[in-house]
Amino acid sequence: MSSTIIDIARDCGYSKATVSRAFAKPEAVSPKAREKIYASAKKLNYAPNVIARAMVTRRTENIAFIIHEKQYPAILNPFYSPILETVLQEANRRNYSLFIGARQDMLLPNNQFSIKRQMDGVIFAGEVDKPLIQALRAQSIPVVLLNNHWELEGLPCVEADHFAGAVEATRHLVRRGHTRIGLMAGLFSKQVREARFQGFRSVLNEAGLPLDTRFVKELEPTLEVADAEMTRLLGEGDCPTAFFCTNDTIAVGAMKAILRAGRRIPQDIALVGFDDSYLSRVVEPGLTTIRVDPERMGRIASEKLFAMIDGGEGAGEIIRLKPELIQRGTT
Amino acid sequence: MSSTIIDIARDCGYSKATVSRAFAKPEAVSPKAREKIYASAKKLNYAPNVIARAMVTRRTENIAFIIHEKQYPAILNPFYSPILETVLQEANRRNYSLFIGARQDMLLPNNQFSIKRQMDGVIFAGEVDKPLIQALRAQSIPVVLLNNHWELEGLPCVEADHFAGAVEATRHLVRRGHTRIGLMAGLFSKQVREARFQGFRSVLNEAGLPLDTRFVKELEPTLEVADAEMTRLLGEGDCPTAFFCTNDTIAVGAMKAILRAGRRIPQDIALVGFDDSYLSRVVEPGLTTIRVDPERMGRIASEKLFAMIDGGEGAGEIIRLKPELIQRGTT
DNA sequence: CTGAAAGCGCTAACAT
DNA sequence: ATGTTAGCGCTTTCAG
Repeated sequence: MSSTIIDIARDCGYSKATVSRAFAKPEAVSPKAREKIYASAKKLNYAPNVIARAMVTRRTENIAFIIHEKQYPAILNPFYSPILETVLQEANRRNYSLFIGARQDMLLPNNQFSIKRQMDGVIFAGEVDKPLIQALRAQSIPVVLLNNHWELEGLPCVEADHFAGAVEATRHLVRRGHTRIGLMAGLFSKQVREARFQGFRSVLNEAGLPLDTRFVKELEPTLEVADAEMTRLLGEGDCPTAFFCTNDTIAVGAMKAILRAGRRIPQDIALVGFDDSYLSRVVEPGLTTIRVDPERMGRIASEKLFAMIDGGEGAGEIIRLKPELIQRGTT
Repeated sequence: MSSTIIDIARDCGYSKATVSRAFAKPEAVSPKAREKIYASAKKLNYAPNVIARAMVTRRTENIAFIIHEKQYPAILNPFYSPILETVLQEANRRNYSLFIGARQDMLLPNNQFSIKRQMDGVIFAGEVDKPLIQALRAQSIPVVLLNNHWELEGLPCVEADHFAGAVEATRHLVRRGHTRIGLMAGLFSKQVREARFQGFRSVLNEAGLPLDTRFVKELEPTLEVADAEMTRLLGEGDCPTAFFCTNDTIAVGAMKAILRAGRRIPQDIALVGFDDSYLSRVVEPGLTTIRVDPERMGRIASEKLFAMIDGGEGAGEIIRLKPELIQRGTT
């Protein structure tokens, strides 16, 4: 069995309170005492029990990053994974552990769902169950929303400006001289879908270009579906010379279909994606896309969360990050 | 503040012991009592405090997945992410939470590193610090190694058969008639590197083919480095007609260079990768590669871990999964 | 089947 | 600066 404060106290002759302090607030203990205590600790291979500590401090030094099940796969998700990576680093930097999951709740034997209260704070990515978030806030557990927003008092939200991103992308294609531009729109949440569509449409309007509904497709944002859809489009003839794809996965699926059909990118068909995920660097030619700095999103979300954990009220703003066009080889 | 068993006990007239049982072992309580207790719980919005429970049961229902810092990025890593995804699902299925991290330890004020004992078990992916793993086992925390092995009593290890995979890959190229085959080898751990190299070499030997050291390159396994390296190779002339790349990232980086140089894949140069990561499906043509079922790896590792957590001794075998060739368009 | 009581290992007033 | 003491919320003997 591993040793406890009591063993150390007995071994070094100080009280368990002093031993506790030597680990929790070292500066509150005399150098001499510290030295002796650390020596005993080393000798007896002691380390504080974080559970017991959490029991009294009501702090676990754990935070959670929750991705809605609909957005599975969670970790493989090209959009969320760099954000998650940043959050992990931010947490570790503060000596916090990061919990990741889709189910922040637990099923009680009475068949009620209830949240597991072992988190000092949680970041929700994408869609969220309203009841869950409310339950957390009712227990005064800090919450931050990522890539989603809700007008709730003191709830910080960090998201991309989807409208502005779509405008950038479409304008870029117009500037390159395209007059027939198609849209391949992923079936994301209503908010995201509408914002990106409106951005696309408003640019066509301002440029006096037609919106040909034959070339506006809504689809599951997977490689395979996008590939199949583009294959169909290419078969139909009269195909646009450019497409705005509302994420990189769709764009890359479309690229595969175009290249396999023997058409050239960007000479025959130009493409713009969205997210600047790793996919855009993997393909040849590299994908022109819209970047919303994921490190920045992750960092801001973490900072907001830790600010709330450290006692501050949540400055419940909705932060909307401006996207930026990254030009590569597909336009 | 949220309510505790005491509030429930007071509200429903039973003792706190009975309330506790109603949630921890429902079958040990009469149906009548259960009903009343659950009713009070619902009314008072009670949920068990997992920290307090962990304090006495000495079980947190948390497991950790630790990736060595050298293998960062952790989550973005194309090889580990599907494994991690599986582990997450396996954990959730058992009502366990998953922590992920690179630092499973904490820095004590006495400048000693010590593990945070809040995990019921941990899976280490890739390289591991020997002291850390020993410390965990000394505290009788179950450990499983993934994609790595050590001959330690009762330590389960799950890894790919790297030698067999390299043999498969190289034989495939030989069978396709290639006689000048290059190697682009990632700088992985010594174990992995050697096993894959030996597999490659043994096939060349058995086929009576030369090993041209000019075309055996060791490199950081990133897109950019592989791209640059292949660009150099193509410039030198006398380039092999096929390459075995020891992971998909390298292969895809090489593909980019080859396509940009205007050479055709596979007609001019054929490629085989390793891992069957999502990258192999993203590129056009699809990458022929060696698959080691990541879901299976994750599942086996989880099962081993939970078996140990549930009291069994670790059947400390080294499980070596047989790889399989997935043929796509690059050969 | 239920209740009383003793902790789990630690921190946080409050004294000294 | 250090010690004393009273819990944190829960589970778990041990009785009844």
